[in-house]
Amino acid sequence: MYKDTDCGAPRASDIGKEIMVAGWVHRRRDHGNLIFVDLRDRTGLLQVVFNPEVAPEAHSLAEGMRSEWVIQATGKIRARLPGAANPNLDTGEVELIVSDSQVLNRSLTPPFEVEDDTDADESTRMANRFIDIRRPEMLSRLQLRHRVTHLIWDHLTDNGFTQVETPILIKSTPEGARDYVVPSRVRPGAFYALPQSPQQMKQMLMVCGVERYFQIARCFRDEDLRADRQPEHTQLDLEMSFVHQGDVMGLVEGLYARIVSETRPDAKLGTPFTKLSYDEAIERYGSDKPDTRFGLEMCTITEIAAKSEARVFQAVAGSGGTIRAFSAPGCADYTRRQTDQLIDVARAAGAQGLVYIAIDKSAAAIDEIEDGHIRSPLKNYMSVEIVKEIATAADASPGDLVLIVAGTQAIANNALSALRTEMAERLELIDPDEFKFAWVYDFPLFEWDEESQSWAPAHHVFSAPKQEHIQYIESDPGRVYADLFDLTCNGVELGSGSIRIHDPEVQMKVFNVIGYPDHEIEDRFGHLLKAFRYGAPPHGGMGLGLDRITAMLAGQSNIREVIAFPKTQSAWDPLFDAPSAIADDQLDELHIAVNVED
RNA sequence: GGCCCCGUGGUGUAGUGGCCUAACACGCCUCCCUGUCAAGGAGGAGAUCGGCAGUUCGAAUCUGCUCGGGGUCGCCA
Repeated sequence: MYKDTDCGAPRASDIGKEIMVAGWVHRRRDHGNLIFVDLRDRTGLLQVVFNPEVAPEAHSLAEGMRSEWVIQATGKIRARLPGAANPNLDTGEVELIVSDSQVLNRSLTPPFEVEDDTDADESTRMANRFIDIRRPEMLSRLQLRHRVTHLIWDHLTDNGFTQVETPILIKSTPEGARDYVVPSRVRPGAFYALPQSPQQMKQMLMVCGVERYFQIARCFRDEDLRADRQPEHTQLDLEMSFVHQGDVMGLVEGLYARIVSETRPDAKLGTPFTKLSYDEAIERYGSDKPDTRFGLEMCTITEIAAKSEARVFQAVAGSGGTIRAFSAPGCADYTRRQTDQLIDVARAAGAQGLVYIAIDKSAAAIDEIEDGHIRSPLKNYMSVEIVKEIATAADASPGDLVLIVAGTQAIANNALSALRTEMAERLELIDPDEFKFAWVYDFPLFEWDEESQSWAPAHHVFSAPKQEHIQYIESDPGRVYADLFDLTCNGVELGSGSIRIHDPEVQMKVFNVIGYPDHEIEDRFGHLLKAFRYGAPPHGGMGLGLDRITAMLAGQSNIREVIAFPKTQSAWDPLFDAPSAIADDQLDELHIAVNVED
């Protein structure tokens, strides 16, 4: 070993000990004779002192040392001079007086400094990740990620799970996201696909009798990137046999509560987790992943608003749309500029516009609102009575600003949901140290796809309809709900699960509703359907994004911050320069002709 | 594919038509300095302003195209 002690370890109790440390030169302070080096390894910083009177050779070596050189130093731990302790360092009461030192490696001047508050641009950080990750903040995020996966292994092992690896080279079943594809050398013209998730394989494992499976699985999707989306992401994939919806939820809840409480003991964790049916989540929050750290709950006022003279409301109500609202407390004094900003938020979320009603705080009560208390662009088209009814429905008080969006269900909910988040931020209703988990369960099995004018699976084709709804599958698919559930936290979807269909006949009915032709069913799912005919146990499970929960635990909104080597928004790896062209003979061997215009 | 923001020494920024022979901070180099810890002092090097084309007597600055980064909508069963 090049060291017998970590840099972050020495304390006052170690004074007098002879130790050997090794690490990176974090900073060097040269006083001409005395030279101080802050030596850094993964555990922290130690002040290392080179004194020419104590060790002249080591001192002259230290004169040449520069940032990020790798050095080794031997010497004695001693107390710092009185008044010279550094309370900002864990090792600040002591220092190493060097008797012997070696340069293990030199370093170019780093492109940016290794410090937590880096001001380097993210692309610079990514292209120099070997420097970036030396920053304690980044290193601790990787360590956090490790702790999370370790807890997953422990917890699931304790609960009878078996970790099984599934193949990365699988069959392409085009649907949903675009596949990443790998050519076959041995079978000219044929391609593997990388898994978008191990979905079919884990269900197969249930038929195999594994009963409780998990995997920290890499999943690949060739779709456009976002702050919370990479082309490859890591998912905690798990599946259980002989369970109902609540069993899976209970197990995952235990795991996630443990992860949060052990990695973020400072955080406020609400247990048991909130449970909302899908319908309730939409009604109260306009979203299937509501941030439940704050209220600002919504209400539907279609019928009340339709009674007004306002043509927008009448038109929307008359065409089967919905009119919804919520009340922003204390915002009645919003200026034109502020309400315009809210209108922009609504428009960005797809709404035509936004109607607001400001109820002046001088009103004694909602019942006693008078004309002079009301400020609204549609004031001339709404009677005081209607305003009272709307305000009552929205649970508004004098001084509040009622925000109203009319449109289709989807548009009204999207816009109001965006406004709800906006208002929570403006009103500072969000506690950043709170982890407010919420289960959303009983999703609809299908959703109507306007574009293709057909029913599509709301999540995926294997989710089981609720037993009592199976009768409607063919006659009224929109009425069928499923044992399908999402885990959300602070308005972010962390994972999604369901009880799966284990009856081949029900599965075929679902395929029929979606409109898959027989040959396609056979091609894509034949292997799984075949297995199901040999005694598939009832089963269900979840897939949970590891990047997102880790980012959340690290207090980051961008998952790149918890990924060692992430890709840019154009799916480029600036560190290793992937993807890149390959040699012609490599292409030949793979029977591939590249067709690129330049 | 749409929309928005950004691109100037190694790093982060300032400069929005001539005062730019491009400024500042950090970093880097040389010298001085025995207690600093974002050490200090003195001096110095380092950028044709992402690229191309155009407008102009004159472009970091205006216009067009393009490349790259970020955010977001579409997309992500």
